[in-house]
Amino acid sequence: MTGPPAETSGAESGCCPSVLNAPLDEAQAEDLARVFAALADPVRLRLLSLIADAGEVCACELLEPLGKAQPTVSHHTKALADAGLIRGEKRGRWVWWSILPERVTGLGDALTPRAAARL
Amino acid sequence: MTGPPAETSGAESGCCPSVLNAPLDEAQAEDLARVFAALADPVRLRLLSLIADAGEVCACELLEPLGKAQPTVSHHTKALADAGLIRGEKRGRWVWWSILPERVTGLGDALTPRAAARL
DNA sequence: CGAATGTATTGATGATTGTCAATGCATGCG
DNA sequence: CGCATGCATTGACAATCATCAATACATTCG
Repeated sequence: MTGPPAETSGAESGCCPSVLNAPLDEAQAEDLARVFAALADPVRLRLLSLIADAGEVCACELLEPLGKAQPTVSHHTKALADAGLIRGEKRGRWVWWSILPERVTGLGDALTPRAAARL
Repeated sequence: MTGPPAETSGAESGCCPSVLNAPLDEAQAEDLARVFAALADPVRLRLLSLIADAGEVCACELLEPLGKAQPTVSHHTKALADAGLIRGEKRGRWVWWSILPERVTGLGDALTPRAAARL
């Protein structure tokens, strides 16, 4: 599926919950934790940075720099896609991965104190 | 120990490795992943936000809002402290926890594209 | 159609982790 | 000094996860 997220998991009930301003409720915390968990793996971080660096990468070009087997890389791309951080577009036989920058930087905002000034 | 990090684990070889600019090497990725892993748990995120909100909190005040047993909370504070995100100061019988804001916002910078303009 | 190829899914396995009860350690109080 | 209290550590257990081999699915090409 490489599921086009479409999620916005339902915790968007405010925009960007910031960790630093007000206590998070359990739902917000679980949502945020899910996304941070997607970044809590060195392979996925390198995967993300490779995609960001290239702008768009065919999955086949990721195996070698990561040094992992194909199912492993597929597993990680799925994890990042489920977190809404990347998306894959199937073109012919290949899947091209690209970053969803708003989601990534939005995560960064959750770690920024001024995130309360929400706009 | 609540180990005063002092780490800067050796990957500070540049300042703030950004996920979005250049491909991370394995060491940087592992370092970053370690910190993100500290945030990849809803209890720890709420813990962090509780501490940030209060400025400084006695550990004894964290048990109830988190709804977790004391060893569990201690486990999580240690995880956050090991990641360099909070620090604990023992005063008398109590430990007062506070945020290390530079580390937290520094993490946010790793998710911001303009982090390359490192000057 | 059939073979080849790129990617996803399944299943299995070893490692890590969140949780709590029990216990240990330190500090303050009577 | 001895007891109470706040926090950390240990040990155990269930759950989750990263990894890969095997396999399935889909698309292109001949």
